[in-house]
Amino acid sequence: MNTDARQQALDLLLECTVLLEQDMREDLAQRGLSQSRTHLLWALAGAGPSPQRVLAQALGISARSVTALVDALEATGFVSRQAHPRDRRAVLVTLTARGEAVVADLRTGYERLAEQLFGDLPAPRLELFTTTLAELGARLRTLVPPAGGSGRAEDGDSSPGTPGGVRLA
Amino acid sequence: MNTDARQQALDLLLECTVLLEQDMREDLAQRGLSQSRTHLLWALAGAGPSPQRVLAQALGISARSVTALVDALEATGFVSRQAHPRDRRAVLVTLTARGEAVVADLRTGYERLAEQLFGDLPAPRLELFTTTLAELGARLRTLVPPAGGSGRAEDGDSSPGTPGGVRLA
DNA sequence: TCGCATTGTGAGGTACTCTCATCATGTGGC
DNA sequence: GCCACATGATGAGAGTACCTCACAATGCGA
Repeated sequence: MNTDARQQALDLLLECTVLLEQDMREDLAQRGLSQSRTHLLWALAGAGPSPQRVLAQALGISARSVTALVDALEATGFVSRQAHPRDRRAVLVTLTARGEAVVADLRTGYERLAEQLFGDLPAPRLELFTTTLAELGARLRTLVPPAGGSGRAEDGDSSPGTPGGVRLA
Repeated sequence: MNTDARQQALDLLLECTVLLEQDMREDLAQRGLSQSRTHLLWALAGAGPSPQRVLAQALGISARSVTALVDALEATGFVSRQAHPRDRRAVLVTLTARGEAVVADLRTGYERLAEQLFGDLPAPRLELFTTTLAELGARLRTLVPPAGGSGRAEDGDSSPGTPGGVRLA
């Protein structure tokens, strides 16, 4: 039956979702990072030094939560708080050398993962798969309409296909 | 370039992951449920009244966490604790009428989602998509090897394609 | 200059997860 | 039959990630 085929597709999609999430979580844990902190790091790498307010909007979380994340990342040496040159209320969160290094590491890890997952998939199949995923994304976006500021905010889309431009947790 | 195509595929997959997770989270929130609690409910619906230990293994979390989840679900009337007939140490967690009702609701919601997502996808494309997802799942499973008891445990696979047989959070 | 808006943070709360310790109970070996 | 060890659930304590509300310092427009 068709209905069963659709459910199976959704089942598999969810399963991949879970496995992907699990894989990334474990990978990050080895670097002493969580998903939320990594997401902040990633946004920072894309946008450059930013006030916390901007990060909050980029990550789709409250300003207060950003304060907590930055506290943690500062304590573990991944970012530092710097004075904003023009606005004395604001703080510029900046990647430290260690922060930059870990982001670079994550990027290569991400590339390797894409390679491992899709490496030996024939090009036409990969393309069709991508197309289907894009359609699914579009449909899902209509189901979750009030996206707020989650879009991509000021990720800057500097580097092509910003890996962490996405919220996992 | 091929590498870029693969990264794009992974990007899209992650995006779907996030949107899916978001959609489900909101849906559940309207019913007063979280993902973890729902997962427990779902496992319970599949396996029938179970001791907490079994649920812990099925959900891949600690026994202590199950205690907390059951506390919450009991307080909100979705499950009840019953004496185990043979083992006086154990407790049988059981779905209440309300619990059964919400699970049935979730099931239809899940079916509707599959319909919305894949409804007008031509059968061959759906099939290819499914195949690719299955391969991806297999590859991911090799990347996350020490799966422990997370596989599917005693989900019972009674009902075909158990929706929540999967961990989202 | 006065008042409103904005930035970050303190305080307090919820949820989910973990480990370690504890208590009651089950079970196998002698 | 009894004792040691295993097992089921939970108390205590901790970490992470969110939230809202309140507030002080600062920016800024009228």
